[in-house]
Formats: sequence, C-alpha cells, structure tokens
Amino acid sequence: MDDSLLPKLDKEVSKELKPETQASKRRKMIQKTAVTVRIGANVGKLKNEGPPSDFWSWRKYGQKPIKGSPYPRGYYRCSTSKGCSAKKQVERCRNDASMLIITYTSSHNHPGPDLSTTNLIQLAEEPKTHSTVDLQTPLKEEQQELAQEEEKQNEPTMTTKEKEPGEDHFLYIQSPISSSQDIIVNQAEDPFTVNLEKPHETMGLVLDEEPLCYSQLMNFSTPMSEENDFFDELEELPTSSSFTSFMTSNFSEERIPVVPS
DNA sequence: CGCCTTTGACCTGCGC
DNA sequence: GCGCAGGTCAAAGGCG
Repeated sequence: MDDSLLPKLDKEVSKELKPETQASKRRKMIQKTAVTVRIGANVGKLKNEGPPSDFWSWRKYGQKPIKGSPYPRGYYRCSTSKGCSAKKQVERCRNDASMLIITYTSSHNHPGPDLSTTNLIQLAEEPKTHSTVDLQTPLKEEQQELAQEEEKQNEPTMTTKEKEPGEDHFLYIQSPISSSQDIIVNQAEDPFTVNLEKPHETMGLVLDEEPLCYSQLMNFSTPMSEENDFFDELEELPTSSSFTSFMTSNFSEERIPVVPS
C-alpha cells in the first residue's frame, strides 16, 4: 500500500475541535490547521456539505458522525499525488450549519496546483507587507501562472523541515495556514491571547462566497489583527482554547519553516 | 476504465 | 480492564 504513510502517524493527528467536554478525547496532536469557512448559497454548488474546493484534489475516504454534532465529519485525503499524506477533515459547525470547519492535516509532499504554493511562498518572504487587499486580488488563473513561475524559482530546496531527509523532499504546504502558522509564531508568540481582544469582525478564514480562497486565507497570516479575526471565528466553537494550545504546541514542536532561499 | 463516494467494520487512543 | 469515540481501511457501487 502506498499508505506507507503510516496510519499511525496520521492518527496521531486527531483532535482539534473538541466537544463541550474538554477532557473528551485528545490524542496526540500533530500539525493540524483548522479553518472555518462560511458557506452560503455556495452550499448548493458543493456536493452535500462539499469540502470547499481548494486547488488540490481530495478523495473522501471516510465519514463519521461526531458526537455532539448533528453533522458528520468527512475525511479527505489528497489524491493529487499518490504518496501525499495531506489530509483534511470537513465538518459543519454544529452551531451554525452554514459554517464549515476544515481541518488540514499533514502537508503535501508534491508540487500541487499552484497558488497555494505561490502565495505561501510570497507570504513567507514578505509577511509584513501583505495586506488584505493585496491578497484578495489574485485569481485562479493568474495565480496559477504566477505559481508556476514562482515554483520554478523557489524550487524545493527552500522548504526545509526538521524531518527525516528523504521522506519528504519538499513539503508543499497545503493549507494556507500552515505557513501562516510560522509567520504567526514569528510575529507573536501568542496570537491567541490577542485574539480574545477582538470579539468580532470576521474575515480571513471566513469566506462568504468563494469555496476556499487562499488569497483570503492568507490574510489571516498577516497582521495580527486579522489573525485574531480568524481565531475569533473559531471561538464560536467550543474548541478555541484547545485549538490554541494545540497550535501553540505545534509551533514549537515542528512547523515547516518556509524559508526562501 | 479510472476515479470518487458511500458505508460498515476494524483499530487505536483516551477516560473512567 | 472496559467502554466510548474518533480515525482509517477496504469493498461495493456509481459516474464521467
């Protein structure tokens, strides 16, 4: 099986949004990234609760009813590349059916679609100069072009990870947040704390129309204020605290330092 | 023909 | 040690 991905590793990923019962279950946490997406009329376009189409191909490999939530959680695996261990979980916010909670796990180990990579790279290079407006501009096609160019220039060598060499030659950050995390950590050790200061203003990860616009997702990685927004979104979920701790620990543990060469 | 979704069973981690 | 819940696998069916 190609699943030499070691199911165990994957499993260790679990637990991100935990139910009301804090002490429920929380397995070991690895790199996980939760994204809240608001699905409006789009819902119809997406299959069922359809995972917002990012630019990767995902194959659903499971679905499970989650205790405490009326909606089941879908498990998706990246089908863009065989050996890719990238996964994501999609579930609806039990408080708000129009809210989709997407949890990304692992990273893509292959050159994917594009913009995600591109943007991330750019982000990594100039996180400070990135503004919301700037990020909203790029479109699929345009980004793809840029991505291709960028990819060529930035090539794998820059993505270094304290991991066993050979296992993942290059990690292509799949979730915008992955890279964002890095940035966040660099900017503020505890962005979550600040987050509490901004109770409202949703954006960043809350998309209104687009399925999953990386450009918007990027926002969250830039200025702290926007990060806050993102986390604020999560606050709606009874998991914010756990999520934060998870993130925090993750950062210190292992994060993909997207370092531009 | 190949890929994806669906669904039930199995495995593993965690709390009691 | 047991039970519960989450996460993954694998077979079957459907669709393009």
